[in-house]
Amino acid sequence: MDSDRRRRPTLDTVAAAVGVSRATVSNAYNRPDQLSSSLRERILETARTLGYAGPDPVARSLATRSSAAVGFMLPQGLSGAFSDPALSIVLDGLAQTVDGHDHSLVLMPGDATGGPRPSIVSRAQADVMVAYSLPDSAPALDAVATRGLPLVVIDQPELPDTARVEVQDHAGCTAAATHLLDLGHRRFGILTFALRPDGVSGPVSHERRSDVPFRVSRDRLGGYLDTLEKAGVKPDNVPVWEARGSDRELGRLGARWLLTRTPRPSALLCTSDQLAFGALQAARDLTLTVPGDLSVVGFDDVPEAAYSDPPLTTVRQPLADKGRRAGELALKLLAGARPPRPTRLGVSLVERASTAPRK
Amino acid sequence: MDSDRRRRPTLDTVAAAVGVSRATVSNAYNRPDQLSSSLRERILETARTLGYAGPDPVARSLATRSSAAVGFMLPQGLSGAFSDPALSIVLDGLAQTVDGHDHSLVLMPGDATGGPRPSIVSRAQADVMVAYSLPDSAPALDAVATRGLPLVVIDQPELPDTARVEVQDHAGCTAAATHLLDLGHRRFGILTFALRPDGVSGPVSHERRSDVPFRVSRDRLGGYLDTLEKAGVKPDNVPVWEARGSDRELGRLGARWLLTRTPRPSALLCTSDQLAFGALQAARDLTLTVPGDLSVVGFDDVPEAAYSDPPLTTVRQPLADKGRRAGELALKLLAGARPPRPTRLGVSLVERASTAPRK
DNA sequence: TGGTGTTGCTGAAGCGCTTCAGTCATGCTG
DNA sequence: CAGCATGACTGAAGCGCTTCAGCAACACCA
Repeated sequence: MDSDRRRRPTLDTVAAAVGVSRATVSNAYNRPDQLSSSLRERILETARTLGYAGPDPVARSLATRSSAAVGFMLPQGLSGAFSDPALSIVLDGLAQTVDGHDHSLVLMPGDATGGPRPSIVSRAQADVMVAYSLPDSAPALDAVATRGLPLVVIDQPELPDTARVEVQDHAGCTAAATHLLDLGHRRFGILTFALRPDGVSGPVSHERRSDVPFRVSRDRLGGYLDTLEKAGVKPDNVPVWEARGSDRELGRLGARWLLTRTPRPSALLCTSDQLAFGALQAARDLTLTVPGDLSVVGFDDVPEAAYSDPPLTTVRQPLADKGRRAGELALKLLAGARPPRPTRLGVSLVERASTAPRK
Repeated sequence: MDSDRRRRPTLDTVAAAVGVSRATVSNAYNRPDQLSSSLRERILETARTLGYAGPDPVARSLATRSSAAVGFMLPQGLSGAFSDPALSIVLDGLAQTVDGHDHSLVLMPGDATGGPRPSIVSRAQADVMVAYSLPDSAPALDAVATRGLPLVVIDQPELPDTARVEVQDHAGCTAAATHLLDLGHRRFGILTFALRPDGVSGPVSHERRSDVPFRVSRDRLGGYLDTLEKAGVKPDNVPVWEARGSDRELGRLGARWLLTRTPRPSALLCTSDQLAFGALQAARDLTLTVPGDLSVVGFDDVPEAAYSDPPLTTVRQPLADKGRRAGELALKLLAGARPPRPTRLGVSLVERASTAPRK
């Protein structure tokens, strides 16, 4: 029996206690200019003594037809997702923007399908959704569409009637690969995070390289491979390892495999800094010196890249900005704006000490 | 003009179209046994063609007086919080539990006060809150109380009428310190994460060591210091560095300071694995070998601890369990249960290669 | 003096849904 | 055939709030 949890006070309770109408109490909270400040004080005071904590958020949402919340859809579970600081930074940027406008953030972690379950999406109390790097045509995206909610996608292909922010992944990878080619490297290995949401780690077969549903993986892998091919390095001669997540330890595993191929690559191209850190580790394990025996490049430029051993050459993308922009877009859509043209954020190669001319 | 965003269909729209009552349509979604399956099919089909995505979550919440969401309150912003994988793991455990029961997760990041703003809390659409390591008497906690929401706290002191899960921090630290004492160490340094939510990093003065509002920091620091003192090592002779967050780089910074004291500590006690990883890095920077010149212990036993260089001796706590338990408790409270007695999770010292006898 | 604002408050209509007490056939039992 | 379950559906109340037209009172101005 929860007899102790007796009915909480409502607007009416307070109104009755003060002897005014319910509308006036509502105004005391939402439109202070609509009543005398003395009355307002009295109302607030009475509310306090009654233990009334302010208008019920759900009822308010129903009446205003707005829940003041943005939903954030992830391609995977939380622990996997957050092993990459890049996501934390993006999400933090988003949270700050959203939080600053008194909106809250509803997290929708994904499962093996590469996104949250549709049932979760259709029951989520949010009035705008942000999709972060979901695979093309994830079921969650349909669920958003049938609910008719505004949507902003990050790192995903254009969708009808949707705002979008993304980064020049392909160009970034081209720059990184070119940098290594310029240094004289000819033997490469590629370390990428998931190409598909199936949780598989391992060497990437030829057919698995095509029809990659994660846009970011597709573009980064493509960016590396295309650039190498143009320079005369056959893609078939470039071993590619797919890690099912973007974390250090998975990176180390993959790099170990890549570095034990014959002939051994003199340069490793990674699709994230975390993977690159793992690669540095793997090199140490194998007593290879970086950049003496091996050059390594990452992607993201997370803060730690400047402090790793050695400091990492990597492609910088404006992570916090990405989150902030997404947040702003979400708020804009909420305000009724039409999706503007995609926000494209620039990238730049940051040369540090993990790359050097081929010996 | 959002003339294109014309009124979405509601239960009534569908009911009218099918020619049944609204209650029946509602039943089609919520109580399939209350109507013939043929009619149900017809209703669902009509709904589909009308573009009706199912009962509106907000309205449903109002009617059922339950929003099927759990709020998660953090002591800091997201980027800071997630730089420690420990949080990701806890949150993942919680998310899985909660998600499995079709509840969603509302994230409430904290600010400089060491918790989310009260206004955020009182407007959050959640019907149970989980507080993660907020400082004692954070304003957010009062906000939860005045809303009368059930609360489960993780790593925080007991609060009236509140469920609680926590870990034997003090005991864990005692074990770690004892281990080092047994190895013959007498010169220690301590590396702790925030003692207060004020964002300060630096050496910890004597007075700052008392009245620490973060329970975990208080217990871990206390556990280390008490144990050392009992063994005859004066707390005043133990330099303590406070990092404002639990991340590697901040750990490196602090460890560098600790390792340049005279006399140099032969052992470093850290309050988290992330800080310990930073310490390993700092040792490398100073060309000290671990565990030859320096022993290091961490706390948490995150997966990476087994793979660091050298593998880290640390206090294991069951992180995923912690999240899962918190989730279960939240769901139980939601179901009307009274807060059970606190769930106390055990810890154990995991000896790896970062500690060795004093030279 | 009459017109024109202001200020401060209220009544009532929703927001879109769930739920519960019925109602009405229909089939079954003895 | 009376009596009684059973199954399928409905009407209406209510969840707690916002909002807007409207009203009374009063002040101000020419």
